[in-house]
Amino acid sequence: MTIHYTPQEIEPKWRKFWEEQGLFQMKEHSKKPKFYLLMMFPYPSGTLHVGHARNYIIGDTVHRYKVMRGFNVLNPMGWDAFGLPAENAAVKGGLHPRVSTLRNITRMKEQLKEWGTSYDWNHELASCDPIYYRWTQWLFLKFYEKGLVYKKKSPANWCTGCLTTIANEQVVESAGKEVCERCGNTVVQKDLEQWFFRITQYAERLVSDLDLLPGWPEHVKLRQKNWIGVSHGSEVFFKVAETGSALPCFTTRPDTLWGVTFMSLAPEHPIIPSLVAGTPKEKEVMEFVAKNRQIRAADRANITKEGIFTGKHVINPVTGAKVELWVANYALMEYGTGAVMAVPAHDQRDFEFARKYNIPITVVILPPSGKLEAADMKTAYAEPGTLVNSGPFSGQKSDAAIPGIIEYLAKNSLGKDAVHYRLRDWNISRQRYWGCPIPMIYCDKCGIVPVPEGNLPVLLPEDVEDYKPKGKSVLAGVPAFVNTTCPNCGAAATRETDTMDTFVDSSWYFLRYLSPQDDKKAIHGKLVNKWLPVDQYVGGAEHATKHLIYARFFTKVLHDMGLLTFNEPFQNLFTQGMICKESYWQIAERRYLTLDEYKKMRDKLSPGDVEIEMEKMSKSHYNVVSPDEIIPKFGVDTMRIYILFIGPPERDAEWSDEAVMGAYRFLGKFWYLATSYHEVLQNVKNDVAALGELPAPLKTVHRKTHQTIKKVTSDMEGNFQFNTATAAIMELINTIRDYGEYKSDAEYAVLKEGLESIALLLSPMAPHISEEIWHLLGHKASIFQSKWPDYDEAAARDEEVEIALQVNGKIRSRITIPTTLSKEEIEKVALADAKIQETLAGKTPRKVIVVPNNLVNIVM
RNA sequence: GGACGAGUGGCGGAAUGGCAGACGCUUCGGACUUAAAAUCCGAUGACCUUAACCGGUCGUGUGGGUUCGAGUCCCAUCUCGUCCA
Repeated sequence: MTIHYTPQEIEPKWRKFWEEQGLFQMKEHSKKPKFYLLMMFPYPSGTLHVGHARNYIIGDTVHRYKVMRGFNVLNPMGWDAFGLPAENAAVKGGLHPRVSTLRNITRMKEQLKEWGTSYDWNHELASCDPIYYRWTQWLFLKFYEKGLVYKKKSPANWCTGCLTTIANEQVVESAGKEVCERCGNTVVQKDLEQWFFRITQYAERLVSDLDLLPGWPEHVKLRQKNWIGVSHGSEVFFKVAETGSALPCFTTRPDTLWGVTFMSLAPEHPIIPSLVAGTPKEKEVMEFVAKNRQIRAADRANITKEGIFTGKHVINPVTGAKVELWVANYALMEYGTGAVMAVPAHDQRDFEFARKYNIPITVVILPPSGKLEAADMKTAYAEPGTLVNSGPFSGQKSDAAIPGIIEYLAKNSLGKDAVHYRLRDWNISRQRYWGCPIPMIYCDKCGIVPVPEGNLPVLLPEDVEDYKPKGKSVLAGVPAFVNTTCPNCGAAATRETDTMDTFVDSSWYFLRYLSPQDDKKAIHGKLVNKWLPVDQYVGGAEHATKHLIYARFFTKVLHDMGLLTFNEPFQNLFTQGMICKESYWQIAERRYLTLDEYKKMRDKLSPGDVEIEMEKMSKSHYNVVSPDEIIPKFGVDTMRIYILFIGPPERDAEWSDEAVMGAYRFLGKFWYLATSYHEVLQNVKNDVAALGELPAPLKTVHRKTHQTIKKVTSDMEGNFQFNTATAAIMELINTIRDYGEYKSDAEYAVLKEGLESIALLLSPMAPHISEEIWHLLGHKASIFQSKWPDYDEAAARDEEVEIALQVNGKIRSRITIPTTLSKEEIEKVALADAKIQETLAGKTPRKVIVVPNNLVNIVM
């Protein structure tokens, strides 16, 4: 046996062993309690770096721990395998997306296996597989039957790079511009016929049911709440004075209704062209509209408020007053009805706009001072106060009057209750090839006809030559796909050529893991309702407002359809932080440098030439660390331990190449101790209790062992504190080593207990070395068939403890006392201490506070 | 502008309101070695004091507050990050 730790020689052996034993596969018939552990399934992008590895290693550690804790664990893995990168690669390189995707899956699966993860591959699935997407299509049809799918022409986010529409959630801001989160190209607005999921119908429940999820991080719930953005208010029925046409308007402040002095329309408002058609204002107004439609909503909040009078007026339904109708760049079509009733006295944006264009300001709410003159106002008064000039409501408190006003509007048919959501219906149409085809047919006679269930799947045609997007799906250029017959009347018809947003695929995969190969139905009700909700979901926080809302939406719909007995898919959610590393941004050339490039030019650089920043690992930043640089040198266990030790797992972490050595040294120490003694220890009984009273130094080792079991157990049960768990095991190893040489039977027994405990505690995190040492110590079965160790409370207790003696909160002395002393005894010993006597100088303390086993504070 | 999160040694980070800096990295010194690497041992917050030991003061972004006692709780404020405008 080599004393030097060479992980490469032992690691492959144990991976093979575990696979053969099938230790980590879910057992269908088992009396053990179930535990469904789920990782967010990855997009098969190719090679994974250590930043990705964090997610899988955290998950695998939980998996192995739960197995040792006696659970029947289901921990499957699959592939979110449709999506743009594969198609973009096909456009560039000509390789079919299916081929590159399958190749990437193979490669990633090899990597995952190399890292010692123990997924149950019997349940593997890939969303691009017809046996999967057939059921994605089936779900689409079910949603359609339930009226949760509709088609409409609407302005959509159009990515100028990907040449497809994307959801609001996929639009991000960069340098003040709206860009695509995938490719970084500009996003513009384009009117298109799109398919939508009516997710807003579930908005209220998606918010209120967050209360059912105590096992979710607060920040994720809060983000969902803000994203959905429920606001209760009223829709007020304004009318255009000149034409009489209705112009409803949403407001959360019906109490300010009597102070409306104009109305603003969003530039996109559909009524505008007809309003100004043939009037002298037409040209001006339409130019203003055209100009502002170029600017995305999020930007408009920041730019100077501008507007243009339409020449028309609206009637305020409560006062009958005729006020000017404007088009304004700060009014958003996405908000409410796209029409803003403007109350400049009590809304800051309206105030600024009114001042700029000399529109009258009417005060209808007085502050507590009782004085507010429109002419003197510098800002709007948006707080509650006393209503004035408000018809029947004058004199009431403005906030208290709101319910009465809403009732008044309803009774007189001037308005109604309304709820507005920030969340929009989910646009799922994508004009791309590599996605799930939308199973719809267009017939000249019958209109839109769903593909009959029996004809599913609508297969994605394979023999495509030209992947270049042309603003229409590639599928539109495949006649064999497009041309079909109407399932209703049999006449020639055409297929929908858009494919679905890949977030549809990922909204139900966790249900399909229970029966991935089932060709009879989408979901195996019995198994799904037994195994779900997921006990622990692990993934990135970046999905807080996307995948995690969509998956909850799907679950609720399927629940309402009677397919699921549960309402929420994920009981507990853990979001791990990203791993970051320095990147080098060369300012003048506006590009990232590789580390080598940076090192070469470092001497020639002056400060300010290169910006060094900690950034999320990414290929384009040249700051990725590949596991292939770590594993051949240090082994898989070292990589796992370092990734778990790097910091609190829910927070972002900074990668340090040097610190990896620390993890390697730690495992090396364990290895050295175990291999030095394993032969003699094989026949030693691990029964320290039978030894009676131990000599003090040996007792220290025994005590530390039990303290460590206690600490590591609470860290594993807590919020995944693998970093402090690892630190505790490092302390134990140091204690065992510092004892010196082990020679007697008693010493061997204590040593064996210590080493076996380390093996057990470390096994979820560093499984290979733990399994090897477990066997070196004489065990025949896998360490993962062992129980997680218990600790002996009595053995873990310290006999003596050093406490601090403070006078007025300042430490004046330290003494070591037995832990069995009572408060009174501790106080006596403390006051008798020589240094304390000196500090007291004969005076009597006012008060003495004793914190047992901790400190004594003497207050003078 | 709003919401949330975070500010602790040279660095990553530990600390149920109770001795700040566990554990790891780095650096320095030593052992081993022909030498180096690896490994092992020791030191490593700042300042003051001392020949040396001993000893002392300060210290968790900043300013206040609560408390016998605050990194931790409260108020204010600054900086950074994320999300939403």
